[in-house]
Amino acid sequence: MKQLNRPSELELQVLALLWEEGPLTAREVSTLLPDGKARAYTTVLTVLQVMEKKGLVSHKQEGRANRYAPVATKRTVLGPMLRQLVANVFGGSPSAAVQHLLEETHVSGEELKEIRKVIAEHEPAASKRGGKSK
Amino acid sequence: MKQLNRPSELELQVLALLWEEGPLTAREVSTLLPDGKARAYTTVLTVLQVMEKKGLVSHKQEGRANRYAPVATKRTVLGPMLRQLVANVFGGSPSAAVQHLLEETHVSGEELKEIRKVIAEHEPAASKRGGKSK
DNA sequence: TGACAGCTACTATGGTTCTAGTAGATACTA
DNA sequence: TAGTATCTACTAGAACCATAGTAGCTGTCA
Repeated sequence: MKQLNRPSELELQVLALLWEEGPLTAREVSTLLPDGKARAYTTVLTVLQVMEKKGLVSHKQEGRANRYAPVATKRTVLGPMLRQLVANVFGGSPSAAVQHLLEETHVSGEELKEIRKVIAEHEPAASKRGGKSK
Repeated sequence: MKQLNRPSELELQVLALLWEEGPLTAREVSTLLPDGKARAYTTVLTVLQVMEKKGLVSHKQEGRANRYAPVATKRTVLGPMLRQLVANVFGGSPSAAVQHLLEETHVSGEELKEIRKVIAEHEPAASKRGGKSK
């Protein structure tokens, strides 16, 4: 019973969608998937059913359709995933990850501002230990 | 001839290792893999051979061993990967990615400093558009 | 009430990934 | 030179993933 198998690429997309949008039907998921790839409706449905078996989502019947809600939280899914990414690809250095992120994705001025804010908010927690802060 | 298939998890680990350490033999790779999983030597060797077929690495004979060097660059591999991650998982928002990164990985004070530096260095390019800078 | 549309469940398939075993070549060593 | 260790090449198989077809159920509407 391995419940910590991290989701596949497509499953991750679906989860992200559900986190963002709340519970969705298979139809809705299939139209909203962000990668724009054409997929048969049944493909998406199958993925959702597999995800349910894995405990990643659950469904409630609603009319004649099933509405799927995320069970796994962002934290439990993204946490291990990001840690693994940083450890295995960026040599354990989050700053290296951020650096590549900035270099490789298009970051608007607005986004940059947001990032600085995020860091500022994170600051106290981390500087507690060092104490030298600033 | 799809040359832009992004490497699998394990392949990515190997690449990251080669980027970091320079050309390595199969034996070296098998001992240095960061995830600490026990693998038979032949497993690693097979992966390297597959990667060579994909054009991700190349080898030169050295004594009786083969020494593998990365062919794919960080940029060509990590770029698409990170962009896809941000687009599909973080709703296209790099700042959301950074936020989770900070929350989910252990970031030392030193690392945080480094991150701020990285952002500062990135600033001019992005703020050119906005102009407000600072 | 009969046709149709939309949905689910079930099943199947091809490709990829990870794993490792076996056989054979090669170099070192006693 | 005979034995041992180490390496490569080749082969194989289990698990997983993405994809989608088919069959059957259930409402809706003319």
